[in-house]
Amino acid sequence: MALSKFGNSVLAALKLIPPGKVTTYQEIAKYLKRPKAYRAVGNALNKNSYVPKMPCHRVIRSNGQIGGYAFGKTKKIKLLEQEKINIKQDRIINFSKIFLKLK
DNA sequence: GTCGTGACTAGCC
DNA sequence: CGGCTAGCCACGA
Repeated sequence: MALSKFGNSVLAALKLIPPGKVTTYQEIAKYLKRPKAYRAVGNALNKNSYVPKMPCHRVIRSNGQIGGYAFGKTKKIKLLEQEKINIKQDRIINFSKIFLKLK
């Protein structure tokens, strides 16, 4: 399925995130030269939520919360914990430590 | 071309 | 700390 140019860029940013690290919608938006398009970023991911080819579960909110996930935030939390990321009540514990700053 | 929607964010109370 | 509001962007109908 073909993605929009914007969506493709979002996936590209996603691939830059190594295991055990996470980033925020805002960082991706900035990386795409559109710091205020964080909404569009989430929108793009939601519409392309298929398969682990894109680690969308490594993208969280700027306040450290999980945010959402097409397969359910519970699933997202499980995947994150699998990456050694500690989560408590939909919130990342060591958020600042695993946060990956793009560009 | 316009409207509604959403995995968001920052500000204010 | 928690809840509400307004602003922002891309996409589909």
